[in-house]
Amino acid sequence: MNVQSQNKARRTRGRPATPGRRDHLLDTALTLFAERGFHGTSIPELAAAAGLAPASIYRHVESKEQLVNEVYRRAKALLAAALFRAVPVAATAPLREQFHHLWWALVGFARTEPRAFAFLELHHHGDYLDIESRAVELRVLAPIAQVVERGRTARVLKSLPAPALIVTVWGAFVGMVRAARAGYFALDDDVCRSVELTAWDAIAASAA
Amino acid sequence: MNVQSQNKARRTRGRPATPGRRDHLLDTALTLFAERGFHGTSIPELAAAAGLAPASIYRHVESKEQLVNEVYRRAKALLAAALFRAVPVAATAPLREQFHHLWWALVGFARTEPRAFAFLELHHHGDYLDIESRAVELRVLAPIAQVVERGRTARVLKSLPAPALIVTVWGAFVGMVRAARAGYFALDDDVCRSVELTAWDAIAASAA
Amino acid sequence: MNVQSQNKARRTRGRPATPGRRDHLLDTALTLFAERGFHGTSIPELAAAAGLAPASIYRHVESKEQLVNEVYRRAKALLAAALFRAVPVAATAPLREQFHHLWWALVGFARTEPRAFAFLELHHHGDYLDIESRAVELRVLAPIAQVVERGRTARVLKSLPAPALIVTVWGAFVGMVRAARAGYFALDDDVCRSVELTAWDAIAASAA
Amino acid sequence: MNVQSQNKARRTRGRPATPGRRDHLLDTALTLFAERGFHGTSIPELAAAAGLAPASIYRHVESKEQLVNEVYRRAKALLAAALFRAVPVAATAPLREQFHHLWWALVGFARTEPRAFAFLELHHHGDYLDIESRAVELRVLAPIAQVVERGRTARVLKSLPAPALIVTVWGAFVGMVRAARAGYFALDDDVCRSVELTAWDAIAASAA
DNA sequence: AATGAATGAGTATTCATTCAT
DNA sequence: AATGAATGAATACTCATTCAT
Repeated sequence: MNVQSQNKARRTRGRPATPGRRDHLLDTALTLFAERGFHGTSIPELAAAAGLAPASIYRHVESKEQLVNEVYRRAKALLAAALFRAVPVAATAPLREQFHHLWWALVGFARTEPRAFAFLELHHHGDYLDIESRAVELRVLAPIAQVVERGRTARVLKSLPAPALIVTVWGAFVGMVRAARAGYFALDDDVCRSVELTAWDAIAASAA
Repeated sequence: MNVQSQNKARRTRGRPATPGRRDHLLDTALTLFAERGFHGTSIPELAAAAGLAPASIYRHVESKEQLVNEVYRRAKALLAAALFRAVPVAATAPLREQFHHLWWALVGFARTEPRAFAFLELHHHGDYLDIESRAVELRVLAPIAQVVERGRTARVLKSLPAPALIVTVWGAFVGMVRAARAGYFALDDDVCRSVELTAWDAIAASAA
Repeated sequence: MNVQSQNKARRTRGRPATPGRRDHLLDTALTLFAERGFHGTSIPELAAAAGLAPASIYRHVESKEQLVNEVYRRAKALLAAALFRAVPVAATAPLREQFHHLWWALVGFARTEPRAFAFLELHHHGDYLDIESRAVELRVLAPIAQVVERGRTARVLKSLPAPALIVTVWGAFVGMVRAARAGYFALDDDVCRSVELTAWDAIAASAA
Repeated sequence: MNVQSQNKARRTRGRPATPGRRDHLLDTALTLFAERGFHGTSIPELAAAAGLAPASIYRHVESKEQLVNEVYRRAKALLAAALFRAVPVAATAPLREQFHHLWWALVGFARTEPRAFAFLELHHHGDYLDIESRAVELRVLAPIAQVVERGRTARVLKSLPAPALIVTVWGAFVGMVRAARAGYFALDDDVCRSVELTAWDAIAASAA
């Protein structure tokens, strides 16, 4: 009676389907979460934006919560990668140079992954983030912390508590990117250079 | 002291309002919105937290949207007040001193109104903010902008574009408060003083 | 006859729809709307009566308003069909005979679709009807109007304004059905025949 | 402690307040109920239309249900009055003349109390009507029934079951008023006269 | 008599998710 | 892998009503 069971033979065999479909979903989620926040983004909206049916999302992730956390980890990994990539500028290089590399690594990240940056900034809190996600938090600023620590020891930087220094640099950077995103100015080389200067002077040991 | 009872002509019609109810609601809303965001806060939750029935909320505001906007405006007003209060340190005072006052005015605000500060930071975007709310945005940083502008003219500050300077100072401050809120350190005088130093050095004209 | 089952390429994706679900919903809605009116029927009630979850209703219609309009259009179509089916009694047949057919077509409709009839009668008004629904309104009485018009030209009917004649016939019919529904009598052949007589004499040219 | 209890002395003494306030409320309710139905009319809407606070409505009626019933009874009474007023045209007068008076009594009612007429038509059902209200139903058509009965006995009217005759007359009348209200024509003397003719011929014994 | 304050119960609708193919 | 169908639980908001003056 049930006609539909006739085409049983044409069951699609385990094809990877559109590969990167999952990546696409995570990417779309990044965009929406960055723009509207976690609670402001619904699964139907997300599905529509990703070109999927709402139900299909659950083929790729187990829940909305798991989804943000995944997106979060990816974004954080991207940021970490950008930072770590800048580190190898040998611990031997002058500290100012190391700072320079770090700074522009961040700039590169903010430029190539603006959504990831916006997302991280917006979601560093959020009770939907699981323990693992929160853990990543601290590890990321490690490279900056290292440089700063080294600088303090070398008396190249102010002898203030390290957190005070880190917070200033990171704050200045975030402030710059935010302002750019808000439209106050473009995130061009000139601006980045200017703020790099202020940020360095902020932490550099005062000229004797 | 209670004005209401002194007012002889008080045409008390209907059940008298529980005094301070509306303020309490807005205050509770501030807390929840700051903690969980607009979309993460439901009316029933809010009502429960404020100690009234969900329906009663609508005696005080017309909609959830109107509510955030009201909360937003209040928070912004508080911040503006804190900043403007610091301004009168005569334009005649040394710039460093003006900066100092401004800085501690901000510190005072972040300390006495931590929720308002967190709220503003989290909600400066948000499509639920109406035009009026968004307009306030710019006006608030005006005092900072003024001091910076004056400093640049007087060659006391770096001759970089003003936005670069403002962004650094504001960013450093926000970064500091955020880090404190995240538990990295307490927002005590020492920390604030340290970051004040870095922030000033960030924008001060380099020692010749 | 069922096209769907013949269609070999039926790309059955997703869970198959419970067949006739939508029709059942519209039918249940017809009943409730006819009994209690639009505003007197709530979605939860309707859902319960139709045997589905309130949320499921929105898989079939977009809103309660769209639902009434759909129900309205269906009922109107049923009535129109009943009337048009009666028309083909050749324009050549004696007018009395045409009237007879029309009358019993209406009787048939009122008997087989009592809820549709009640609903239509009840919802002559209603701010929830959209433009399209209102448009159907007029078209329906067209067959009656035609017969009446022809009769006037042929001097078989009274030379009164057509609306006066139509209103009498239609009013008598509605009055009869209403009274039957109210329990004053059963809508049996005798009653229908009696009122058919009165209705015809009402509009027939007075015996010279 | 409670300051407000000091002005106990100025308790407004049993003043009839705005007299006719209750009438005004019932009248407003008639309008709204006639236009939008019982469930389509909310107490706040009604209060606003009547120039009262929602709470004040409960000074005059005990509940929304009691309110409709009161409105219903009033409307019914108005109709009954109109009809009974027409009866005294002595049972001695020719039946055609009695019919004529009855007809124009109805016309007068429909013209002077169009809202009451519309209301009655819309609400003769409705589960919010209590037993007493429903009871009125039958009594109202009594005058018509009497005339018809007398006419049948006198062989002036058709020898069909009385209900068939009554239903036709009443139906024609209602149909006419409805059509007028719907805008198909004005309820002027010509129209009323025309339909009076059809209605009479409908029930009059066929010319031998 | 009148009304602002307050609310429990309800309204239409959406959401995150599961089911069945 | 993908998705239409289906839903329990929620969401913002309204309503009829009572309270306290």
